[in-house]
Amino acid sequence: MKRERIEEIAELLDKRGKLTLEQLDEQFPNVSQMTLRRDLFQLEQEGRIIRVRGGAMSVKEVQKVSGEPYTKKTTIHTDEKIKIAQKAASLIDENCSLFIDGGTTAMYLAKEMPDRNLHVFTNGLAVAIELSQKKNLHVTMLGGQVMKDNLSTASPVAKAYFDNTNFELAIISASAFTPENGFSCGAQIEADLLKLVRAKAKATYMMLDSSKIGKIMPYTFAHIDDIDVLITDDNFPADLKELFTQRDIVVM
Amino acid sequence: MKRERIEEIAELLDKRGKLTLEQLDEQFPNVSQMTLRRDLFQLEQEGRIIRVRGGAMSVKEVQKVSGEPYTKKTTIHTDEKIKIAQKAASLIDENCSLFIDGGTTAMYLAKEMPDRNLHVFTNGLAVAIELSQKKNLHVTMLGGQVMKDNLSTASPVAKAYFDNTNFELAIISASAFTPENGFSCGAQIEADLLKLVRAKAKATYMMLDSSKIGKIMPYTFAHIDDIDVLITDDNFPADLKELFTQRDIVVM
DNA sequence: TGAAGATGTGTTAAAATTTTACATAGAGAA
DNA sequence: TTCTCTATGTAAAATTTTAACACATCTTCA
Repeated sequence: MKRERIEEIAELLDKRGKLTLEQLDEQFPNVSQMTLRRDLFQLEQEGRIIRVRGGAMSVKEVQKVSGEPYTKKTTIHTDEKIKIAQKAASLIDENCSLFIDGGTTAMYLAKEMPDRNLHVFTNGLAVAIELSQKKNLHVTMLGGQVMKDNLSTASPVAKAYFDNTNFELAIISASAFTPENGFSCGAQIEADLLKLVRAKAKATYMMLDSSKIGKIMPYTFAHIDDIDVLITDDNFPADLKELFTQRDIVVM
Repeated sequence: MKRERIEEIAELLDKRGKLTLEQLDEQFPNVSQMTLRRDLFQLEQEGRIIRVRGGAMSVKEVQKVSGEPYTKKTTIHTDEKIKIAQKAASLIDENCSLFIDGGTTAMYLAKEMPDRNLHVFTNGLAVAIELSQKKNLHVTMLGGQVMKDNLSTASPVAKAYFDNTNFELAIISASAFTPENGFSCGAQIEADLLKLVRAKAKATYMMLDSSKIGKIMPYTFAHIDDIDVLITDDNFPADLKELFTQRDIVVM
């Protein structure tokens, strides 16, 4: 109810660029202005709009005005990533300990994560902040050198750190995938970390939106057989799916 | 006259991201609020800023990452903290390695930090993200359990981690201070970390806005003699200042 | 199932901000 | 000088936002 209305408002704003409260009131005659205000407030908290006197404007609109290109990474394939994140979130059990990486898909997973008694490790700064919103979640940040392009950390000493930590599940994502080169990413140190994570976890779930398929990045951190579940979107090619399922890897 | 002022406002906004009319009023005491309003209006017309209730924000700020609920907290004593942060930033040399904590004052320090060849360690998630915006800065995040109230990390294994790292300078802040109880904070694990940081650094600079004075938090991590420089605001009581300077601690 | 708490909403008054309207001062031109 | 135009200041009016409370609904957990 509430969420739907908020999403509708966000959509409207994206379309129109800017809306006054009056216009919103016309669009939603069955709720009070105050409620709409509160919706706008929430959208502002989520960083999706900017409230201005009289109403609000979409962030996209602002960026259009300025002419600068938007940080494409976070807007591209949003819908697919959200769906993937939702699937991943549904797989998480109570009282579980898991690792999440620091990519954009992981960011959506953080948002979708159930607020239950879980322990989550991550190397993503933004992911950690997002997870901190959840009351019942325990969050542990992996330290290390901060990679500025994706706001993740990685460190050669992670291995030592992992000696005292345990998690059953690793939910990670890749920047690129081909059957030959496996799952790859752009930094050696990141690949090392993800390998370590894989080795530490009892099970590895890979989130991969179909736009990553056919691409190759410099450092491979996992091959097909290294993962247990592949979480992807509806555009995932049937022949590839076959390839995974043949090897008893669940594709969903 | 007018044009200069407007350009100055635009510059300020680019730096701070967001300004209230009150803050602008302070910066430009010789003109009325109305004039500043008109300036903002003009800048808006030129598409360079966005006016929001209470003031304006730079277009660049909008393009930055999502809106954290963290921002709410950071509005208390903002002006004092910014001034303190500016003083602290002015003390940082080129080619230096330093530690910054994860508090709100440190957040402002991160914003004011010169974009030079420095290596910065921090335990603040938001601080690390802010620092990542700077091209020439190397940022290392300390790992550990995430404390949700201040988005910082702390970990009992930090000691081991520090064995391989070095920094000359620690710029930290406290949640509370009294002469008897020293500098204190709200979490044991955080106090442990800060003690460690103090021990590791060649010099410790303490940022303390005057609102913290007279308060006591559960865990003391430093006493008066443990610090080298105290960075504070204009409301710092003279008798306390005397207390510090008597012991050869610089108060600024 | 029912009590306790969280969540969503509406109404109204209070607070804050912005706009409007008008007055004034100073700079430059005829 | 006097006129006019722009920049600015002041204060009231208009508008918007926030705060406070009440109430219904939905969860959840014993």
